[in-house]
Amino acid sequence: MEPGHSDDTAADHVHRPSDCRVVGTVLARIGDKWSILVVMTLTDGPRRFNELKRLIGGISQRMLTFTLRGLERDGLVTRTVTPTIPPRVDYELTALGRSLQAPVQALGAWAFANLPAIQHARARFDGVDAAPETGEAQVQ
Amino acid sequence: MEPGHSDDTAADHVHRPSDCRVVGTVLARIGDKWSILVVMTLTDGPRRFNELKRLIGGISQRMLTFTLRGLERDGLVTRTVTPTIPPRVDYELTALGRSLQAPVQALGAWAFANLPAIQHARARFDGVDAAPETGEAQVQ
DNA sequence: CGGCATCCGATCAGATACTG
DNA sequence: CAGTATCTGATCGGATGCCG
Repeated sequence: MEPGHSDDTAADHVHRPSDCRVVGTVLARIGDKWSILVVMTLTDGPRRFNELKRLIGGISQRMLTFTLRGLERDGLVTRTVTPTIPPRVDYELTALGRSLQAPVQALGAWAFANLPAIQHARARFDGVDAAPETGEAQVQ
Repeated sequence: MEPGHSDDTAADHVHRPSDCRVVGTVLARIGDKWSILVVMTLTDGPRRFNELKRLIGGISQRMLTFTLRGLERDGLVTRTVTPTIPPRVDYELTALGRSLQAPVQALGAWAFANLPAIQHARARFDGVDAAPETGEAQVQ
């Protein structure tokens, strides 16, 4: 951060690019397609690797590993290895990871509530774009 | 206070995969690297194309156009064309777009508040991976 | 069981040039 | 000024095979 901002006063709702970049950075991480699902799946408690893979469904082993690594790197989940045979690895949310659930669920609530509006807007946008006034200009 | 920590608060915050998919879908859209910056930049009011480009900074025309198209398609922003010379195009948030700001800013607040913790976790993760300290060879 | 390495197609994203 | 189109490199992401 650079001190000496003579631009604005202590208005906390100012959205400087620097602040937006922070949001963008975090969203680039947790806004990832799979990260959010992993965090939500870990709500109930620790889960094993293949357990997560099965619960989420549709995620490949590669992506799950990659996602868990990213979350572990950011301190959102912990990775506990039990060196038995067969080996057992448990993933669990940290306090930081659990604190993320509140804003994420708020966003999820917004998504769930406004999903019909978004779908309607999409259909209208595509419809207007595809069928202006010509009788037979139906393109995909 | 609560004798049992595994209570569900009797609320409906169950995280079924179907619900999580909805969150994932929305985050795939607004969790985009640039979409969130555009929405935040449009907070103060309507902006022109190059005005947005200059305010955001670091975004190419291609990405800004693509992002604005996506937001317009989802009904989050409106595109108003004034057929003058030179042409003038204004982008403005819709009611749906403005309603998105609350949860996004909540997430932004979380990001801003926990950024030090995340950066520290990243440094520790990378440091442990690259330079194991002497005395505590507790790797693996 | 958990995880890594590799190959390979699909998509993303920047730079550039051109049009109305 | 506000786009569109194209080329190109980078990244994403799945499938497979191997190892501890």
